[in-house]
Amino acid sequence: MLKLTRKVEYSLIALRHMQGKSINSISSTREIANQYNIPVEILAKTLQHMAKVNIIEAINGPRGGYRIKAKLKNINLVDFFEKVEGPLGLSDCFYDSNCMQIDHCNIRTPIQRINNNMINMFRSMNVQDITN
Amino acid sequence: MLKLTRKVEYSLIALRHMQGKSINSISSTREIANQYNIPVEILAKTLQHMAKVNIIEAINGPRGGYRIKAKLKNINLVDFFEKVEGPLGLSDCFYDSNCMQIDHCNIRTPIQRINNNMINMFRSMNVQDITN
DNA sequence: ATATACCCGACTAATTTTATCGGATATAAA
DNA sequence: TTTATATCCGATAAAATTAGTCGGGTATAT
Repeated sequence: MLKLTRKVEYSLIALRHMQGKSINSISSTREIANQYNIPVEILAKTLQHMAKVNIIEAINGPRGGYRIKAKLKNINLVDFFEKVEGPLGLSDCFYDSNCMQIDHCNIRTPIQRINNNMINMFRSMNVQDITN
Repeated sequence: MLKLTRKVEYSLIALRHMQGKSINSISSTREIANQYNIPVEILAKTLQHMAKVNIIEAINGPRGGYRIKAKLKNINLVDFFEKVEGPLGLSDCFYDSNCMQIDHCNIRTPIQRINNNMINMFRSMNVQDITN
């Protein structure tokens, strides 16, 4: 419960790896996967996805790979989590409504308060806070 | 990602239900399950578990059921989540250590900072904040 | 005695998360 | 222009977690 997914973890590991290198240097999937013991194929997908949402950019061909594209300081953790994993919320009912309980639920509002606190907390941190 | 489990939700629903009634009145599993559209068997387990960890107490026999036992105001959300679901953390490595990455991981410390923020936030709220 | 309600371990099903596979496209370098 | 390297991407499979079911037990008010 309340865990990050590996996809998010792998994304952060990769970003931190790239951030540690000089600004325009390129990191390949294989290089990162080997260094951090991550299954290559799944890291590949993760990086492709980050490229698609413009956090990093892909360079094709031999000696290709990825480099950071976005200003990590401008991406707060809510944005980041949502870009990488989709909608964020303690319960589905905050972004999708077919819940059997919805009519009788007595805790939706109270949980929404906790949810807001959590969202605010994540919004107050940005990706660079983690990758630096 | 970052979701509450139904077990936690059902627990909160039940507590809020009981809190809405006069102090010594008893609520049966069936009564709560019916009212909030929760599968009886699973709510039963949930309530048994809450009884075992002394949040509520069970009264056996006909006209039996459960009533609140603990001071909900004294149970913060970290304690509550851990009593109901077990150890809490954004990643397993904060309470259990066999992670393939552990030697190479470059984000453990940064994630621990986020984790601490999250824990502190949940610790600052108590169960009564939700059930009232 | 009996009916009601909790107790609890074992099991199954569903969902979500994680990982793999196969084949495509882009491009630097020989 | 061929070749090797690297990204791209949909489909699928495996594993883990979460959710739900079943069967047989115990306690107790009436």
